[in-house]
Amino acid sequence: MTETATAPVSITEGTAGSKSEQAYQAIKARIVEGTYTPGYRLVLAAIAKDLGFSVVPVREAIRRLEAEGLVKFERNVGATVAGIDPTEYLYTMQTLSIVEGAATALSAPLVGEADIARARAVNAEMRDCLQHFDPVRFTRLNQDFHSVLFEHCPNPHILDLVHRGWNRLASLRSSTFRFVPGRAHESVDEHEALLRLIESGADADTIEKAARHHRSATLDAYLSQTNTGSLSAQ
Amino acid sequence: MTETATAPVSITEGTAGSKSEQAYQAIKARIVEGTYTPGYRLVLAAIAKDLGFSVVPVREAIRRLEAEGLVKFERNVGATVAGIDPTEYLYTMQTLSIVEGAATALSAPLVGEADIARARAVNAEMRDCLQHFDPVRFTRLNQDFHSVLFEHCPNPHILDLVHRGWNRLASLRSSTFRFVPGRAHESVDEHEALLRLIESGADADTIEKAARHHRSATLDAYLSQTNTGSLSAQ
DNA sequence: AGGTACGAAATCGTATACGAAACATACTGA
DNA sequence: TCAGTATGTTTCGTATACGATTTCGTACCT
Repeated sequence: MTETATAPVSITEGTAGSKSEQAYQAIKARIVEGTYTPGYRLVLAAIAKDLGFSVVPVREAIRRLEAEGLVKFERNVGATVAGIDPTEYLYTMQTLSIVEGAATALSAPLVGEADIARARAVNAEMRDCLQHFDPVRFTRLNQDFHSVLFEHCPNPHILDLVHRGWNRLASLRSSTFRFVPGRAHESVDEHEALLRLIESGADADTIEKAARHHRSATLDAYLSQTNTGSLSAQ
Repeated sequence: MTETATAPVSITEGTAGSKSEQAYQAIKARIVEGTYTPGYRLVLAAIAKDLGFSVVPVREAIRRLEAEGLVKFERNVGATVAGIDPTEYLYTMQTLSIVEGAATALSAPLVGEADIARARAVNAEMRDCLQHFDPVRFTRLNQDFHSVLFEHCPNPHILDLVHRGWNRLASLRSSTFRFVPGRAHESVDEHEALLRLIESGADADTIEKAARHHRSATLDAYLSQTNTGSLSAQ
């Protein structure tokens, strides 16, 4: 469950194996793992030659990535890896706080004891991680933790939105907690609080608020660090 | 502002004029206006010939529509206009209730007196409409009303999600209130209440809840009519 | 009569090819 | 020297062509 997030539900299963799909996966992987850094120019012909097939599937793959916000595209000019403009980061995090909050709340009643235990284990690892702090590892564990909580969400649309949000952040996954190391400690505590809420069968609204604020608190920490202005009028 | 909702923000402006874009608009229009009914088979070659250009742009257009959920696609088989499975309707409405609620709340502080007046005018028309009830007209006015309230949302991502939601529902726009005519009356009243909240500068959370419940109430009305089971555990 | 195997038609997926737009550069004229 | 224009290169957009896959109808066997 550490792998690079699930594919959008909107794409039909049977699509696997098609070259478009392969191209999509390949390019996405390179963006996420950092081979293609933000601003990098994605030249169709080049990628096609590199991957070994023609430009048509590559083109389609890039359009899909565009729809997900991972690349920016300009007609007759080309595609570039979407940089993470601080503003973009802010928008994405805010959106994620909303949909992830909702997903977590909806999924809460379906989270069993086993899941809770698993989440708690992950959180323990995170607490360990606080000693010799490794932002990359910490951020990955953070995703694992939250995945357990929202993955049972019965509404596939919402779940898909959550996945997309995480994906967009993936490019700067490594850096999130590097910028706000102080936030890491609180984060672990809030995780435990969130688990308690779910265990005790708190009502959906309470859980939603908790999950949402947990995320927007991280956002605010980031903002006050880079003083870009705040959004949390909520 | 009665036109068929805005294009997703994710697509760059300059794309206009390209045949892909034209194809996209054309096909979408036909789906929304009902020329292509749910289940209709979208054959690439046929559409291409009909529109006057080759299959490549058409293909791309269809993939975009797939990403928006307007068509279903199966590899090596083809695309069909996405039917509105009651379950799908339910998922979409629930998602919309969440994102639209958030968008409305975020946009509230930016809604001026002129906007309020405009919204109130639309709502008055809706009230009029209650006499000799015309579901199609009523539902369109309903979209106009809500557009005024969420269109100022400063977060383009969220706004985009709202637009997508409305788009998916567009296919059965005409029928929404046909199924639950009784709901129309309450709806108008809730609109006025919502306006009062915004006018009085109520806090974001209150507005969000009101907007969300306004929508999920419509959903529930629909569900109790078709007894498909409820989702509003919130 | 029912079911299976085979074959033809329909449709999609991808490669290749060419025209069009955008960008960079060099050149001309003041 | 500098502005403005012309030219060349890069890269995209779309058309056409062909191979691959699925689907459906028909004939055959049991």
